[in-house]
Amino acid sequence: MNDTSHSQSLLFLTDEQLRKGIEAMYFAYRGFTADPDRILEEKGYGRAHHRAIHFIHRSPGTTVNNLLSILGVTKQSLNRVLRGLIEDGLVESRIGREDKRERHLFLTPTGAALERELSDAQRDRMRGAYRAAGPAAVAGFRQVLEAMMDDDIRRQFEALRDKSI
Amino acid sequence: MNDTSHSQSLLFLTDEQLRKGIEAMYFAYRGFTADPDRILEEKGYGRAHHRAIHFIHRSPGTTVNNLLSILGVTKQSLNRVLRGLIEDGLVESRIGREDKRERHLFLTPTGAALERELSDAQRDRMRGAYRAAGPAAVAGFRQVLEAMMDDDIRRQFEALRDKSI
DNA sequence: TTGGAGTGTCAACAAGGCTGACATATCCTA
DNA sequence: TAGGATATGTCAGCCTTGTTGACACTCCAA
Repeated sequence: MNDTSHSQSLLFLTDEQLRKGIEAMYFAYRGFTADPDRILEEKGYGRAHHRAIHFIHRSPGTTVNNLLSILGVTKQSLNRVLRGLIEDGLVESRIGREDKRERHLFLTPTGAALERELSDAQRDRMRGAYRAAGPAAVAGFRQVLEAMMDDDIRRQFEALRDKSI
Repeated sequence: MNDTSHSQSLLFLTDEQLRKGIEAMYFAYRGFTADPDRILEEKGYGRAHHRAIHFIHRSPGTTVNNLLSILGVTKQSLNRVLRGLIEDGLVESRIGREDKRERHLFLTPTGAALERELSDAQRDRMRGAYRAAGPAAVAGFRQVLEAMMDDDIRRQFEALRDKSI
């Protein structure tokens, strides 16, 4: 074992290293949301709207309850956001054909356009970071992020991921 | 070039890969804040208090203005939080000796105890993720996070980082 | 057919962002 | 030394986005 791998294996868990990771996570998340936030502000929306739009785009026809369990907020909180998006013609809510209690959610063309604008901005940032760091770093990045999630969230994440492959 | 490195170098920037990274970042951040959030809620504080406590611990004697530029919020917003922490005896504000306009902020023993409780919880989560992913993954994780920050934030982060080494 | 479970809506409240205006104390320079 | 600049604190009011409580509609099984 050479000096580098020795210190790596021993020092990457020091409190100091962990604290740096914590701060990096905090500052990086601010960068991560900065570009969409600017676009959203122009249009009078917030991050909650972004999240709803993202996951409706991700799973068209999803029900309100599905969305709730993914987003981890109360239905009242989500409902307020959805109401705005529906009133503004970005989201369409269709009563379920099989179960009329359910509402299935879809993006309208206008909603899809905003989704594209937001995800383009966020992807540009992510692409720049990925390009700067390289494929090996990205693999590590993804590993650590997955390990950081709550167990039940990770299951949801993996389910979402698998569905899309 | 074998199959693995070929697909890595070509595919790690697809929209699909980037979208997965975006979702991973979102879900991981929720995990990242979950443990401190639980502790804070018991005591009637929020994330804003956590951030203030963290950076006062990080740089004892820091001024209000320093804190403002690190946290990127308005002084009114920070002041509301600081007032609460000072009233509750977690933070002490001392008038500057050189420049009496400045207030230097310190954690009291009570404040330091809460800081420790919060950072222990957050470090445990981070340590678990680091251990699960391994040193090489952690290096990549840090690289991508740094590349994701806004430029001016990255400068601040590097300044903070260097000061502590 | 009725009662409980599931789904969605409305109302009201709190935390924590924001802006704007202004007071105070202090520092520094012309 | 007078006056502008700087650092901080505070009041008022707004917005987003969380929360809980109450309630209506729909479905299904006893």
